[in-house]
Amino acid sequence: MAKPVQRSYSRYAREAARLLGLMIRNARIERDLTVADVAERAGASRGLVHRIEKGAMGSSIGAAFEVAAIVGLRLFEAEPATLRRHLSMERDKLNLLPRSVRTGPTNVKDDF
Amino acid sequence: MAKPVQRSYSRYAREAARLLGLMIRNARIERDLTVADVAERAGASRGLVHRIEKGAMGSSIGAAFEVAAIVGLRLFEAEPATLRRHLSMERDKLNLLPRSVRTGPTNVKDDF
DNA sequence: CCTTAAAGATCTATTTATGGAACAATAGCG
DNA sequence: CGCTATTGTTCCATAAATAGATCTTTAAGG
Repeated sequence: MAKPVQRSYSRYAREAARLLGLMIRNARIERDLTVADVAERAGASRGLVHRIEKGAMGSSIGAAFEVAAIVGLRLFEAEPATLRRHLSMERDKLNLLPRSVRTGPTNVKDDF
Repeated sequence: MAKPVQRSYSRYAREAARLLGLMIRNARIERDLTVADVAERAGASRGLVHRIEKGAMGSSIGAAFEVAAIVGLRLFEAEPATLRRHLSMERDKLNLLPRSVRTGPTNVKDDF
């Protein structure tokens, strides 16, 4: 049922993948790790690590991010603060509406 | 031949994927796009876009980055300068060796 | 309340990525 | 130059992701 996927990627997406691969590779070499080392620690094959470093679009987010973590690469400045900020953006949307909660009476007085 | 993969992911890798999903979702909502909109423009299914926003480790780099591009999210501060810098790190390793080999001017190929 | 749209979830057929092995190519070193 | 380790490539069997359809659940307005 699945139709042949054969995606077409934007230039930007391809460059982002390529850059991620380069950053991983550079970080790996700086730490003096071999592809085989990283593959083993990531529970992945040499081939997969190699493809990730080449910026292959098909490799999985999980594998790529795990490899990045192993070579010590920090993505997205993903500090707790950043994560919190993005999570709170979702909450804010809800908090804008006083939500006269589920079963509660309809005492919505949001006139201001 | 392929053995059951069942990866275990580090906390960091999971958070990075989750954060990427959150950033995509927030960017999409800010642009007033529906999941279906994004899916169509990415040549992907609704389900896939949904999983990417949830931070699923299995989705492909290509799909995730394409979706990110569509919602206007800029990853890795992937400015030309950054890409050039990382590419040059590779070149540096070569530049340590004797030059004079390659005929012609050393035109840095950074057309992207 | 009713209607509609969007999000979210679940299932199956099919496509795709992955592991593993083998091998070639390249780099590093004596 | 040989020798060795690492990288890079190819093939295939299989595990996994994806599309597409359907359905449920929220969310937003009238």
